[in-house]
Amino acid sequence: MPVDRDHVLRSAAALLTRKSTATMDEVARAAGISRATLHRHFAGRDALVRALESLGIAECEAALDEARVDEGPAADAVRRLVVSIEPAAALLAFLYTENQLFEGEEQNAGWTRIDDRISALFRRGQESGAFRIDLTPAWLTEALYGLLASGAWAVMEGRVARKDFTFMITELLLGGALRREEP
Amino acid sequence: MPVDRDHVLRSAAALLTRKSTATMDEVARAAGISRATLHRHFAGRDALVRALESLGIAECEAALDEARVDEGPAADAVRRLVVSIEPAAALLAFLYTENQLFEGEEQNAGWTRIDDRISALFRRGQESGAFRIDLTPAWLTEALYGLLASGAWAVMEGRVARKDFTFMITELLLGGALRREEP
DNA sequence: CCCATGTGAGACATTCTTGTCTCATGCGCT
DNA sequence: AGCGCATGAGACAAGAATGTCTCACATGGG
Repeated sequence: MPVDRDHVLRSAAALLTRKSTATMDEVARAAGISRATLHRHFAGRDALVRALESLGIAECEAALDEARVDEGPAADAVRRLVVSIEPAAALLAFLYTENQLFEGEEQNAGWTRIDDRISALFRRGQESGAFRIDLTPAWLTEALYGLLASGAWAVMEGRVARKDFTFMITELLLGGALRREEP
Repeated sequence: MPVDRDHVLRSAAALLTRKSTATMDEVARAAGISRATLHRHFAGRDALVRALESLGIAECEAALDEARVDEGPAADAVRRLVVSIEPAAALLAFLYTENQLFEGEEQNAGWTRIDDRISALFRRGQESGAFRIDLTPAWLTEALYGLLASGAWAVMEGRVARKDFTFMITELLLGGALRREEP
């Protein structure tokens, strides 16, 4: 029976997120196929990572669409975005660190598009008066990536319950650790 | 002339933070020594990473000591901690992701000590009423690591100015993105 | 039923990295 | 000057991962 390309990619993502140095053979076994077949579908390890990158970009853009980040209060849009992006968080965590490897090469234009959309969301929140203006949109975007990765790892290692993932990230990102004054 | 072990470790940290798959040969060249000499001081790649881990733990504990995290308001202690830990942030970022590789093996006890001290700091802040209690100390600790790593990478790639590193991290971690109500 | 397609298993050469070794050189010290 | 010691350069073998290839087998469609 023909191989389910999507299933292979998701298996690879799950494995590589835990062990980023996994062998092509390990990736193949994790997907339940042989190394030869894996090679028939992805020319090499590099092509596999590129395919995972494309998958991650697609899921991010789908999450941005689904969360309708241009509508309503910016803070609510951020909450919706984190909810939508949660299923892809582990893959994102892998790609976030893997991207450090593509030193010389220019990064995939998809990331630029996503960065722009998320930055625009934070900028919109600043302009509406909801977000503070002394933290740059670029930094808020980076911080969101970092918190998503931290959250994904914390869940994987059992330090945070999966059901709390969204709450922990959105609350920290939006509200911070300090207690609010009672109004 | 004898090799400066500390200089080798710091060169290796700087290189491996950017390119975690760097060869022993690349590490040696980055430190300005030959591969043979690198091998005389560190039995192998594993030993090198372990030495970097020890260095990172030592710097973290030194930062915790220097910041006197047990004294004064917890929020100020967090600010002092970030300031003290900034020079080690890049090394921490590398180790934070590299730790994902030590799957089976138990992690170095030093990290447990550090986690405990930082968690205690957040717990102290909660008990004093300064920090909110709906975010667990464990998650706040993870989030601090994640933000330190994000910040280090953002600085390395020029998305955030180095002089803003401390401010961005402490302000986001403590205050969050939402604008405060004017008192 | 027969054929075509896609897969699994394994062999194979190649490349890269590692770990070890030897030898010559340079530097400091006596 | 002579000596000892650490280093640099390079050779070498062992191992791992990769990429390619062949062959046998199964499944599904004509």
